[in-house]
Amino acid sequence: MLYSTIETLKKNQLSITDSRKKILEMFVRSKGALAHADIESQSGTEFDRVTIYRTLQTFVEKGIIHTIPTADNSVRYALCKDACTEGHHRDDHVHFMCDHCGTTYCLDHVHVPKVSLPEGFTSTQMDLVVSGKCMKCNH
Amino acid sequence: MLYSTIETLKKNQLSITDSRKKILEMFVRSKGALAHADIESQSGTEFDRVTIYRTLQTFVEKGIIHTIPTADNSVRYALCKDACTEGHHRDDHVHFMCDHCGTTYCLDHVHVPKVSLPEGFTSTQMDLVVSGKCMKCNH
DNA sequence: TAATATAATGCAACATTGTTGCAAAATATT
DNA sequence: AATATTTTGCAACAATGTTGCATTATATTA
Ligand SMILES: [Mn+2]
Ligand SMILES: [Mn+2]
Ligand SMILES: [Zn+2]
Ligand SMILES: [Zn+2]
Repeated sequence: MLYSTIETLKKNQLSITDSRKKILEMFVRSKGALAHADIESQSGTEFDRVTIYRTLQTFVEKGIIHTIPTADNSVRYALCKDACTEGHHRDDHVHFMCDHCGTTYCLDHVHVPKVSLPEGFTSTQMDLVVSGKCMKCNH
Repeated sequence: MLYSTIETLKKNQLSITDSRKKILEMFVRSKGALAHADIESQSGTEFDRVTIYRTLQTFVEKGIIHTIPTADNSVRYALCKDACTEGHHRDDHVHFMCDHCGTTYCLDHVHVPKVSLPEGFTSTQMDLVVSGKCMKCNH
């Protein structure tokens, strides 16, 4: 089922504001993940830097978007497509960063495989980030 | 085979300086990974912040240490135990971050499993970071 | 719908992290 | 020991992120 941005905001008990509507729409339209800087440049001077930070934080807390751990330690965000809820993310899919065009993809259908940890270690979360050349850049 | 810090520096054609000796020694002694801030606090006012940044950069370039992509997007470093050389890292092991004590471990003997990517995607690097409770914190 | 209560925004100020240029100091080479 | 080369410390700057607070926008209630 697909929700409009307004429906998504309502469903998460967030008040409907211009910044939230527009930023959420950017994620819906975008193929890849977005960094704070992407949102800032796409929205021009429409919103304050701080508003963007706070909007992203709120969306993460509500389980609307998730952060992506990248090899270069920059912060990127993408829509949650799994059953994420407030304070509980379930994004157990693989992420892909293209070395060539820089796009970061959620590979929603590729799951992180189990690995056997050494005696005594127990896991609650696994993040797998694959780098290489994407679909488009492999022409 | 085990090299002394001085031998390691020589082997990599680096001049022997106080900061390089001491910082490399910190890595050799440390069980887990180190962040810039750890090195700064452990060394007090002995070295300038900039020197620490430059030393870490040099070590990464030479294949002496590698960066660890973490879920919280903070930068950590650990000794390379694989056959890393100048400009070419081969650290294909799993990393573990303890949610409880914060220690980051290189699980040198746990390799990153292959995953099948969607048509058109080709990979050059895979980073798997597992979070949970470590050996010590599971008491 | 209008009045009131609540929440989000913009701004300024600050903190943290990382980078660069350059003179002084340390190390390596002759 | 003298010279060449490299590294260091300092200052200045850039990028990224956080906080407090008055103003503005949204939601609630009458
Ligand atoms: Mn994702
Ligand atoms: Mn490692
Ligand atoms: Zn690409
Ligand atoms: Zn632990």
